[in-house]
Amino acid sequence: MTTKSANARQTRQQLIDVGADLLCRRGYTGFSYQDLARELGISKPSVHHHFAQKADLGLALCDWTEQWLRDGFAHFDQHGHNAPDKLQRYLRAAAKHTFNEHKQCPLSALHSDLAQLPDAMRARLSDLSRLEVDWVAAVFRQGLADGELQAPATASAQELAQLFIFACKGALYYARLLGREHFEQSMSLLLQQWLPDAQPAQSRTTL
Amino acid sequence: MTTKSANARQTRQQLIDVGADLLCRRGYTGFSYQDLARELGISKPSVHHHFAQKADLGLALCDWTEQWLRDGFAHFDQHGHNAPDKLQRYLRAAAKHTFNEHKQCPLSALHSDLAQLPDAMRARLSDLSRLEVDWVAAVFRQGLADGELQAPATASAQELAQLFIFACKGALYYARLLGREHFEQSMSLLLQQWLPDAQPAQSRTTL
DNA sequence: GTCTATAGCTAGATAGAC
DNA sequence: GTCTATCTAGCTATAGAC
Repeated sequence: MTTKSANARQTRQQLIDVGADLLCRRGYTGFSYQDLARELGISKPSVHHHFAQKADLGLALCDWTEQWLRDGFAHFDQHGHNAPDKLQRYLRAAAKHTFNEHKQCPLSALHSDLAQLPDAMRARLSDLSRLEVDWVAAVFRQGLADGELQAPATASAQELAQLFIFACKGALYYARLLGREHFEQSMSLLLQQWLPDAQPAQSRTTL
Repeated sequence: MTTKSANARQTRQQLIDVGADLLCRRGYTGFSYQDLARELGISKPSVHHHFAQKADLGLALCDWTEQWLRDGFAHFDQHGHNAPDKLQRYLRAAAKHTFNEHKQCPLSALHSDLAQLPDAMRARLSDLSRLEVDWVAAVFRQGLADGELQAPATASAQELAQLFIFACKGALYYARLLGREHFEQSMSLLLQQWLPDAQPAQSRTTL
């Protein structure tokens, strides 16, 4: 790092930032070094200077994704009043990303291209998926302990977290075509059952 | 149709069959006319003779997918004893497809490549997604009416069906990396709550 | 660190012979 | 209906000058 000039670091960082945006919009196989070069106003070989192989950029994008996840989780932890509020903030952020900005989350984008990813990236994506599950599981653990969430005694926080994430990601995939309301209906229905003191006659929770 | 020879129909059908297999294994952008030609032992232009543009083959694969869905649903309807059994058969088929045959369902494969699909295919995929939701919704409607399934009165059969499908598809995406047991745990947990006469001390339903 | 030039490959697609 | 040959365009990647 200390051997690299400020310019190099800046260009490298710009490549990662633009690459992350393209990853979320078009997927890993959906953008090329040509796209990056055009976006930054440099040539293709200059991109190769910073990331010799596309897989090198891919791994850097995995690092970027890890930081993106950690930043998001820290934000939800800081601003969320309790476990249900944290989950709702997670869902609102996902909806904004998908329907307002027309992007996939980087994890879903990478999962979509799974068959074409080099092994190193697959291993990294596996770790990132676990990282996401772990944060949601911690929220469930806290919520169950505090009585803000309720669930069958046979269900672990990790199992609840996985169901929550899988439903969210699947709903985002389908709702891109079926419409935002299908995402919101499904996730409200799922969350509803985990909220204590459910009033049957009441209208459902809004995200 | 009557103007085409038996050979032409056969080759065309073989292209669709091989194309469907490749679609499920590598996605729509993940296979080429070269792959199809190699698989059938013919040349690339011969493939173009049957499907001038790749989008033409893509639409034929959407037709194939519709039939694949209808056949599957008919099978589950015929052999399933009741609503929960039909849903479990659906899940078992999905698990077999994913973990034994290492394929995605054609719908998930198409959703993965959504950004690169021509408009006509997107419209078709939208219809196919609704077709899938409609069948699962019908199963829920039947199950709720027969008392084989239970759910909050505020939840419609369609909403339940969508949550079921979205969770299933998301779980399949993640479980390819995290392991089959994560799919089975999540879907058992989801189904469990919709089964009446839940015995809290009992071990969970197996798929 | 960036460039021009180019390699080698693959993609989707077409012309025209048989 | 299938072929050989070819086109244009895109891709990842490299050589080597400045």
